[in-house]
Amino acid sequence: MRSPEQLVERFRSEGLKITPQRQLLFSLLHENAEHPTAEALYTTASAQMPGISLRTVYQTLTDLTEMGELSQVTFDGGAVRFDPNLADHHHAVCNECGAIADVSIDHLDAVSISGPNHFSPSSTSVVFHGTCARCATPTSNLDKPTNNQTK
Amino acid sequence: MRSPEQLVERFRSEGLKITPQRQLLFSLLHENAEHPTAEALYTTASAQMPGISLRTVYQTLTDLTEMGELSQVTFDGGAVRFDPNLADHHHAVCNECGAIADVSIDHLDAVSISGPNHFSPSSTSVVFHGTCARCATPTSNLDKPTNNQTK
DNA sequence: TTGCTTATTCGCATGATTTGCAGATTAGGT
DNA sequence: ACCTAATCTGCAAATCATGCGAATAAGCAA
Repeated sequence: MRSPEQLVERFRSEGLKITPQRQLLFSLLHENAEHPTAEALYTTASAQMPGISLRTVYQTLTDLTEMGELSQVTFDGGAVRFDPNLADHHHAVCNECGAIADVSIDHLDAVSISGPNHFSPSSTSVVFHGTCARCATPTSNLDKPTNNQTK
Repeated sequence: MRSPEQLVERFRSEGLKITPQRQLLFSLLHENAEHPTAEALYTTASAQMPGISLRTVYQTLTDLTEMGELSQVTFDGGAVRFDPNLADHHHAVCNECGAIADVSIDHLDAVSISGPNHFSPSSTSVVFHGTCARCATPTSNLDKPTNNQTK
């Protein structure tokens, strides 16, 4: 996703209005690597702007997604999560705490569908499930992140 | 998933009862490569057994999943789909008709998370999105499968 | 076969997530 | 300051899934 400033420009140039709600969400999403759900963003946004509507959060997220500024991802059937990272990347999901990390992959080009079939993939997504560094560390379990898994 | 006969044995040996509903679902799921949703199975089951409850379909699917006879998969936030294929495999989703095919992958071992990070994956899932053979064929578009995408 | 015990089934209520709708509000230009 | 269209908000409703209690029936024993 672009910077809040760039988004403001883009919205203006497309005749869309710059509302406080949108600006807040722009800033909450910018460089956000937490893959938040709409609800999570709503909670955070509400702290800074009491009265903001969950409906508006959904609306803005949908708008940004349609503009290609965000992508939506879901893991294991939970709620949709929003990802402002537009670079080509994949995800690693921690079984312990539910954290989702962006990861780059080496040698993805080596992967091919085996056997005679006629499926021509236009995109490939890889999801790793395992234990994140934080949860794998036996020491200092005290400051482990809480479990954020939706399902 | 094992054969209906083997499942009957397993259920018996675990003190579970063999009901007509379960037997029907065993047969509908056996070697079913369509990745059906609970609703889809319910529709099919209802044709053969009017009066069967959607609740029972969900219950049985959950039971089989907990027994390790089925796995659940979701794509793009749609409804949960059930997969009786217990072999190590991945999926190819057609953007046109929504069909989901099981695929094997070559050289998956070559794939690695790039850069210094400390995530130890216990499993890796790959999903290809693209066009299936049927939808890619310009001829005989008449017998294309209908779009089964949930979302 | 009859009866008993308990697993199952079924229908409905409820929960979670997301979208549709319509009226109230406001951004941005005149 | 005013207008108009875009936006926001609250609530209803759709979809998918699960909890719960009453009714039913499978499997066993006599």
